[in-house]
Amino acid sequence: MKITFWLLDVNYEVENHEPEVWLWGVDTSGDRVLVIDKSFLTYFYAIVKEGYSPVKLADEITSRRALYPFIVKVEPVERRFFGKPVKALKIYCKDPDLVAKYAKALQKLDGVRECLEDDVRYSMRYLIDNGVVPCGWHEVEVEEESERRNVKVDRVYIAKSSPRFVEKTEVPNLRVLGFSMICYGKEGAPKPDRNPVVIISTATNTGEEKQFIAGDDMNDKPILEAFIDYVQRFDPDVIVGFGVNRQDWSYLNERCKRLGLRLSVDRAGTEPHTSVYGHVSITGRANVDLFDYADEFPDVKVKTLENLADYLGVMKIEDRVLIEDVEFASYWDDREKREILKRFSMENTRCIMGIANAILDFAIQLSSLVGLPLDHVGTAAVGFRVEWFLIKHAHKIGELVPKRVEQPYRPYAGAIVLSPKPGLHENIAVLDFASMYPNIMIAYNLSPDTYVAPGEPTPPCGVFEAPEVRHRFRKEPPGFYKEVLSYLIDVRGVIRAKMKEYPPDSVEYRVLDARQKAVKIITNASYGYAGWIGARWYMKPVAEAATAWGRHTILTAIKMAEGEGLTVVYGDTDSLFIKYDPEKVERLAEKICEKLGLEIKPDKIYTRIFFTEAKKRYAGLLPDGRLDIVGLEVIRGDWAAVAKKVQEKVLEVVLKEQSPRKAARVVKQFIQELRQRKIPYRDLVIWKTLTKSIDEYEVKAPHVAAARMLMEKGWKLAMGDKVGYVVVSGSGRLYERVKPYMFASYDEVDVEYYVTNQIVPAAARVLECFGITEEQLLKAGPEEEVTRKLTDFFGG
DNA sequence: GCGTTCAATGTACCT
DNA sequence: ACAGGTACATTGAACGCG
Repeated sequence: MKITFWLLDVNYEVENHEPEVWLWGVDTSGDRVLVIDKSFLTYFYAIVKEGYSPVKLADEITSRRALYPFIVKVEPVERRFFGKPVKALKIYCKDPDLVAKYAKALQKLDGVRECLEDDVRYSMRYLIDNGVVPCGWHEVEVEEESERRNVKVDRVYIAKSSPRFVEKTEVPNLRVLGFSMICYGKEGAPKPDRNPVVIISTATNTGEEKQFIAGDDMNDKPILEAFIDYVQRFDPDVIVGFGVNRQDWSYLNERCKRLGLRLSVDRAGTEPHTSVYGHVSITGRANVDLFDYADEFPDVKVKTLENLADYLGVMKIEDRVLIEDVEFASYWDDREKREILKRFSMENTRCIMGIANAILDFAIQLSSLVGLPLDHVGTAAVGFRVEWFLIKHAHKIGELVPKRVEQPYRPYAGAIVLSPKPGLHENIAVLDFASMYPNIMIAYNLSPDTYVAPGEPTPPCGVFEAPEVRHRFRKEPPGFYKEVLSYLIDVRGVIRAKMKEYPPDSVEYRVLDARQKAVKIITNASYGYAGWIGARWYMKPVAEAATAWGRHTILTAIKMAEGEGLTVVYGDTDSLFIKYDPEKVERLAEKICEKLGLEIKPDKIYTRIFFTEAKKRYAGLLPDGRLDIVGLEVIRGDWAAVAKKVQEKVLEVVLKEQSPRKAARVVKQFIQELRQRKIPYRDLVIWKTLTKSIDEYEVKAPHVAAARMLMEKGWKLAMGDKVGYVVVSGSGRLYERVKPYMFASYDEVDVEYYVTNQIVPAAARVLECFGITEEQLLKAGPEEEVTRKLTDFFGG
């Protein structure tokens, strides 16, 4: 019989050297199925050295059967490696777990240049070779399994054919379960060996909400049991949480171990286990940590659940009562406040469900595009997402996958940034090259496999030679990157055209939009990938040639603009800011496209724009009255909110009312309010990331001092964590006067620091262009003088 | 001994 | 653990003064 199923998760089992691939999915009737494929024979490659006979080498390996008992076949094949034809042996191995070992041994054999692809996991090998796509539909010939397997699905099948991918946009109705938990710990971060889980809140996409709450004795065994039981009864396909890969799952695992429970929440009777890229795998389900997608929202500076939910419109922060981790214990201990804590926990899970609703489509599309299972794809860094997409394509064209080798870091020149003309400008059009680097890579066939090294003869097809750096690339045939990028750009166009056929609020539109976003991300990351020393297909000349052509492109465009009599006031990498003249700008765009073969088009028009003397920092007023603020403190996450708010207001007044003097008055008013401590405390918190582990720091930085204080109190902090601190009164260096924000009170705050080192610099950054100095901002304004006189008089 | 200067360190941004 | 280009705050050692 034949079934069609959507692939949710994949794992493999090896017993007595017999491997099985387990494909977990949902079929067209909505049944949960497990398809077991026992037929896939894995392999790796050995590249044969020049001058050696592949056949002889193959025979030699076969004759040593005793040494490699699970090698079942050795096949001489023709492949490409970095575009160059190579002779290789395809060595089939019955037991996937022995591949790495055999490859290592055969590497030493005389005549073997290098073993390749032994580092591709069996399950990934299976997906790639069979064209099986995670989060995609497949047809497969199966037989129902008679033997009772201890798995939690409606049907178990044995595959009688390889699954065949079927193009279908729709996503089956998945059961989604979200959860979050509260642990009780009196000091610092709770530890699973001492501190119980007191609340677990769950919610499902069928609208069911549940809480598992410990009693006064805080015995969490019953609630953990009830939670596990509930997960099994609801039987979710997707489990979502926030920060679960790093925290919740390991905490639950250890807690259960301690209490003599099995955390069996999967479909195969195993426990959650950490796997590739640090994701926690729950067999048969997709465990999705929404925290892993927080990087997709760069506007959210501090990646907390409540900030993300607020940003995505799931739950506004002002509608919430937020409870800090430090306060959990005291809230629990107080009968009345415990109710607030319960609500807080439930709201967290609601936020998780809301965020999941906003992100899951994208995660699913990303998974099917790059070919990594849904639970891995989020934890895989951008470089690895690109790489898996490339590996899929490499297999199709017979290009062998290079080993990841340690490369020395060699910097190279990047893009051009023009110095802006400071001050205010009216009517400025921004021209942008569309996907500049990907299109340059396509136009000049930049690719690891088309590179012609110095000393190599020019091929008959001719070469493209990059300006300045003189790297050469064959014009023909189309390189690896060119093919991949052309496909991505085309497919995005197709998706965007298809989107127009659906109303924006339809499911189809949402899915297509998620897909085009996924495609865009992979496209835009490909240049960076090419120049990343960690990339399997790293090749500096490729990246270096791309930027060289980029510089040539923008410089040519600038010259042409000036030739048209247009004034360029700023530009960065692939954009030109031009004094707007509709006809001339239109003509210019056409001429540039014609001359360079790269599309450039007007992106937006600012009715007014403000530049400081610095590059990469400006603010523009759009025709609809909105402000675009770029690079300035307003959009930086490491400035106190009070300074950001003041600067934003200043920019608004300057751009809309063109009144720097009024802006200065606003600044003074803010300063006054701050001195009276009328500004909310949270607006004084400064957030900074720990970019390394704490003892690697060479200088004493404020946020590191704050981090140390947190750690002394039992907090766990790691690289990448954000530390929020305030500056308090006292003497000495700044780093001696900071406290984690939750340890300080408003009275301790050094208000003058915020005046002189936050508000005034942020405001002066803008106002100094109009002749208003820091001193003037600090000088008491007329209004304030009045207040002071009154205060003096009344002795306040 | 003390204030000033400046390179180094560190973070976060832009495209 | 995608790239290079850029701004800016703070530290801490060197420097200059007397």
